[in-house]
Amino acid sequence: MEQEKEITIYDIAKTLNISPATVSRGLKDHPAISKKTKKKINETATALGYRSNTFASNLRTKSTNTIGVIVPRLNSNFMSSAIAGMEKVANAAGYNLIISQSLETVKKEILSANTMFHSRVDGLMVSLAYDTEDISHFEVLIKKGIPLIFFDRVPQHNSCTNIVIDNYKVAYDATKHLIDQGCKRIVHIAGNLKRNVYADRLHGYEQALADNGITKDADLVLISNLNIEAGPEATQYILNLDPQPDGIFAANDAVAVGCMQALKQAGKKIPEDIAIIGFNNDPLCKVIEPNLTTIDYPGREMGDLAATTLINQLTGKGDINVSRLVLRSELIIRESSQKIKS
Amino acid sequence: MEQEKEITIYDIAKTLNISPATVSRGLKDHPAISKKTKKKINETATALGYRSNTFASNLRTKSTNTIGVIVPRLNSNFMSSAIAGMEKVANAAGYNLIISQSLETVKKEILSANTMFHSRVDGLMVSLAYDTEDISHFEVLIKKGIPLIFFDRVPQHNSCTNIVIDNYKVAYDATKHLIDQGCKRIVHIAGNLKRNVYADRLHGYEQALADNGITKDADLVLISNLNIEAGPEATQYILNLDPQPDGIFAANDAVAVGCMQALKQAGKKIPEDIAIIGFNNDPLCKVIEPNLTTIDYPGREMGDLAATTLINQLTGKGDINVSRLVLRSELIIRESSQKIKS
DNA sequence: GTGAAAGCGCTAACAT
DNA sequence: ATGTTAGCGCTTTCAC
Repeated sequence: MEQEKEITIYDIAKTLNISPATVSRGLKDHPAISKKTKKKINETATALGYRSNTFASNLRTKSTNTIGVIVPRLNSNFMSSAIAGMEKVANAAGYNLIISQSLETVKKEILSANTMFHSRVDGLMVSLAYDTEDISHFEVLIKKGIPLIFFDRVPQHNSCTNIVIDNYKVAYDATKHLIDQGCKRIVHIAGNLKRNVYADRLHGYEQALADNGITKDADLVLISNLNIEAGPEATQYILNLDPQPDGIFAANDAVAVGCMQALKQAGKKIPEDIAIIGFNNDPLCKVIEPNLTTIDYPGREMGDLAATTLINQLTGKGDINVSRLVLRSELIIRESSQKIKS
Repeated sequence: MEQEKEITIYDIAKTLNISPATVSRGLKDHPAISKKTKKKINETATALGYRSNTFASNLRTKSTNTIGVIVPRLNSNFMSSAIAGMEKVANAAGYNLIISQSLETVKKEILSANTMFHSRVDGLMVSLAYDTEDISHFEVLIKKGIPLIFFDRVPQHNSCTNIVIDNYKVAYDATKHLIDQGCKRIVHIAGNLKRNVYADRLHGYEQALADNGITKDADLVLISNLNIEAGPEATQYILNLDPQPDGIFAANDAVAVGCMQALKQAGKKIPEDIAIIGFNNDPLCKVIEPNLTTIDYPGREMGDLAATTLINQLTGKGDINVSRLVLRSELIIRESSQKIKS
């Protein structure tokens, strides 16, 4: 089981009595090499068990064909779909992916950014951690001219391409839907407002209330870490409100589900006593009873688009001036919000 | 925004009037370099904006400090926990992770294995795709002496380290629990029996039946792809059985949940009419009603252990002869299986 | 259409 | 404790 010596282009060159340069060209399908020579080269390459040495090549060409990805967590349906989309596009274009989880902390995000920098990724796709305030840790990459794309959770002000959905609009639609169902006191469970996604969802909620003559009540907005475990706590807060609210719009499905469980345990009927809407269209929505109304969030498409855009920037193709791409997404109405049976 | 010239150890050497070798050593915290010189080196390195060139280093040392991971999918609680565990251990030891999803097909798994090979990973951790039959695509890596570790879904016969739980035993326990609850006709929803995890679970189920005087009935075992979408189909099959079964042991939580939904829709009471047990302890279990009895599957620990073992093999430390590691796991009893209230 | 040769940035054996 | 030197495997300019 001892590892045999690595085969290099020199070995191929020697067996064929040609120069290493020709081998290098032949392997890369260089036009100036004759078909016959190319064929011979490829044959002996496989015969000898040659594998290209990426490092030598990278060292020469100064490009790595590697794309970095930094995400808060992998274990959501949205994220793993997004990454599947990225992988497909990246692989098809001959790029590799290095994936890293920030586990929702800036600290780990900074470490990851540095690792990516030192790994000399050709480009980077990022969705921010829960508590990232400034994005100076990405400056080194930007300064070196490494294309950076933010998706989903994007920074407030930045010069990079952002790929998002219209959080404001769908939040508006969700809130409006609750109002249409007769809700008058609607709670919004928000995430950290430093994150665009949560800030925009809050604004959509507020605007929908305003447009429908419902006075804003600061007590009805609570900030949560949006875990399923945060549900009971949020519910406790909600149950202590007086008068009781009749609708909830949560900034993600996990906390919505956590709430529903706690509310049901407290004897509340959903949607009769209180209607509820989540966000993301996680598989959970169709398991909880009643099924949860939510916002469809197209993970795979977003990943696909992010990677495509990035690769276009790398290769200089396509619309490289686009600074913001907004994907379509929409409200999916299920039982948890339908007070009025249709 | 134009990228300035890359700083190399030669630039640092020149500014300090020392040799590049000293700089290289200083940066690596080599013991033979004086504290003072090291400090100077590190200072000018940051001042100049130096970043190490991994490729040059890899080219020299012939090691990449990169570990590959190939998994069926990322979007299960189990997998992303496992990967989080791996990342933590790997990063702490100075390794990077390249992660790839086989999306449950051998075809993609083969591609991924090749990519890993050409990326010259120092080691590889693999959980097999649903339909992988032989593992010859990993031979190239094995031949080159690249340590390979299988976890969770491991091949039947192989010379690599396997990290697993005792699927047989916990399946036995789960089935025994159903029997203790009074179940006489227990269905097992199995996965592809080429996968150790599903074959072992089936055997545990069968042995528990045998040990308790219940005659085996081939009609009660069905093979499923174990998606939540497979639940209704499996349920249809179950509802057509005569006499009706009174217990189900499913090889994962997703299909168990899918079944529960369909059973409830068909008017079956759980656990009164039919008790049910899943596998994995996915967060879903605590959302479905009644809460699903399942097997706890320690993802994070498994990832941690896999990475630790691999890195030990790479560095030559630790027990490198271990060929099989079995993690503790156990039955978690919830409402879905308790016919007898305790 | 093919070859010669230099050099990418780093490391490590050897020398001092 | 530090310096000299050769070379990892590949690409590419220039030459023929």
